[in-house]
Amino acid sequence: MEKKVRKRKKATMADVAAAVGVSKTTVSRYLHGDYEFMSEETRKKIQTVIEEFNYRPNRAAQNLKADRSNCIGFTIADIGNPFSSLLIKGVQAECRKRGCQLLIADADNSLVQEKKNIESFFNEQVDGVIINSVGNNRDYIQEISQSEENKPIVLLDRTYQPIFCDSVVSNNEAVSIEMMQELEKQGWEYIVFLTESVEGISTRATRKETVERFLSDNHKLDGQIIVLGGEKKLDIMAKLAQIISVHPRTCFFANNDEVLRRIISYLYHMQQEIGRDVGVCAFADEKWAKYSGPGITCIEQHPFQMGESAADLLFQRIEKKEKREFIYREIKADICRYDSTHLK
Amino acid sequence: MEKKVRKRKKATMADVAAAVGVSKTTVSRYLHGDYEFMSEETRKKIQTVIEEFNYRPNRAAQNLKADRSNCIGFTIADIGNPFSSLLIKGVQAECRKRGCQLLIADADNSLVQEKKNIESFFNEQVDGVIINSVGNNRDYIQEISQSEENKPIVLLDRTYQPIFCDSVVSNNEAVSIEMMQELEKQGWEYIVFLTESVEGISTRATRKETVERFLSDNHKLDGQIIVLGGEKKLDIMAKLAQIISVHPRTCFFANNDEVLRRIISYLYHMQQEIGRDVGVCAFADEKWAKYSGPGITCIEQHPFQMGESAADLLFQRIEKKEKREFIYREIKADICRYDSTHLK
DNA sequence: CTGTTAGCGCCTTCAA
DNA sequence: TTGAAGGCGCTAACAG
Repeated sequence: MEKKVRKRKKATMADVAAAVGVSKTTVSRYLHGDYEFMSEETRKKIQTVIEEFNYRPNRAAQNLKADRSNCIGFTIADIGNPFSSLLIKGVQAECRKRGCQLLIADADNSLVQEKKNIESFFNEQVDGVIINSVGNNRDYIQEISQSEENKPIVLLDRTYQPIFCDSVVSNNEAVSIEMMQELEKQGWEYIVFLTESVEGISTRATRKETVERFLSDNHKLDGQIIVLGGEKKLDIMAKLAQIISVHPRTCFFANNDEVLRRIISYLYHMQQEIGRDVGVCAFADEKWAKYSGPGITCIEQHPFQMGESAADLLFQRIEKKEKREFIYREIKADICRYDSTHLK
Repeated sequence: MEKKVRKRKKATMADVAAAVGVSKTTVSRYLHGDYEFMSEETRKKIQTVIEEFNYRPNRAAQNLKADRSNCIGFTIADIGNPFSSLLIKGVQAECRKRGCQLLIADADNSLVQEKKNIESFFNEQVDGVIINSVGNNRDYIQEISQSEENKPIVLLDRTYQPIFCDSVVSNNEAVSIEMMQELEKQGWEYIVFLTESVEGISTRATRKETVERFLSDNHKLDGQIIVLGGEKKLDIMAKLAQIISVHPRTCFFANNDEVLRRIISYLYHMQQEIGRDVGVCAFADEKWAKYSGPGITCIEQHPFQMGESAADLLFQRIEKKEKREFIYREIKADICRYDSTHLK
């Protein structure tokens, strides 16, 4: 009698089979849509009982058999960022198509945490991992990409060269050049490219280097790079003021949203009017940029599409076992023009 | 001979046991730290072999036995939002403490998607679910919270009254009142509270109603509520301009970040200087608000802490099976003062 | 058209 | 201090 009371557990496949008066195999086939050789009657009965019991197959058991978890892991450098959110949405869209679950872990810009995230994904036997790296983690990632039962890995947005696994990024170099050309055409004469440390972070480094190269190759357009560190707000403002006073037609170019916000704030307090006294443009989220001041010209990447693309590559690797070359995929970014770079 | 080539599979517990020359039981005990009755020698050997094989216990198998997935699900109304990101960080912090994985699904502000998310979590046999609801989903959530093998559910930030499961929210009412009192003390005379539709969304509705009540109870402070819908930008600006012209010392109060951005943009184009001509304050992210214009006074909630708290409640339910009253926990929000409400 | 059966990798009771 | 064995829920090959 104690047997009977077994803690109101979930219905199992055996329960369903018993209730229908059929074997587990048949129920299993039903679940997988193998109706071909099944009597209409059996099918309906099974359907009824499943609903009645609110039966759901046990994933753990399925996974155990299949030797696959139907889960992928996604570690994100810093989730508190509209860009990252959209990466997630993209990855998730692709996961839903495949009926795969998504394990997400934020690395909080910490290298140590990123490693822990990845480690924990593998402990969880995910089928693959997407990495939006915090940077400077090349060696570790390369090592696991080879040792770890060759579970597939895809790098997203931030990559490591030369590539050792599939990677999806924006066309940072091309679009940076395009932006610079456009600024030149608009009549700006001095470009100040502002960025946080680019050390070990591919996206930032690529953009910075591209701008640097452009400035040194181009005799009409002059400018400089400023790498923001822990300086005092007032010191930076003084520096910017000095630049503006020497160079008329200065346009500031921010390497990301965060830097853009700071520039806007500095200029506000310096009482410089954007779009008239100075220009501003940025790698930034368009939805946000268009509401700022006169509207800030920005380079809008396509994080959603990047996420989808990365997940797609990952699933290809998971499914087809044949080895193929690593894919390096660039997603085109777009320039969204607003008044902040419209020189009057 | 074909047996031997079995696809380079992962090492299993049996492999480890065989290599050490011991039984699976012993290895299992080792994994669980049951060293008490184990010879030092055996322990070391096992340790060596595990490292050598890079062995990791198979989660699916463990879960199958334990009848628990060590996963919780978290569905988020809209992940593209700094507030949501911090909720995630909080939930995740708590998950890490417990060695539990986090399944995240974005609902993209869609009621249908939210239901799918939850459904899919249960298919995955998560141990519990945290819901940051898109709103208007009371009936569905209440139903599953009772039917679904009484797997615990916690509502986060947005809740439904009367409560039918644990809930964690900000002290929206109290802090709204505090903000209003402060605006009054600062000398503002007319308050315009701007919000998107509050229909079915507890947080927004609570704040709106609180402000409304405050305005009608208070004879010194006057004001109005504006619910933003699909109006034209120019129409809204005209309306705001009209209000400002009639009421000196008007302060705008935005119900969230998004609304705040719009207000700032409108005022910019209306050439109204924030902090002098008009006041602005908002329920918004402080990191962002302080960079806007003169710095925007904002009500900073504590999403990280809220996330932690929600996860904590969930784990309590998962672990202790005893039923207890549902907990409704309010996390205090803080007012961060900047120049936008400093009347000169 | 349907059932039997032998595991998947791990945990746990019982026995030694 | 260690091992043997049954079973968690499901799948798939094989046998009717």
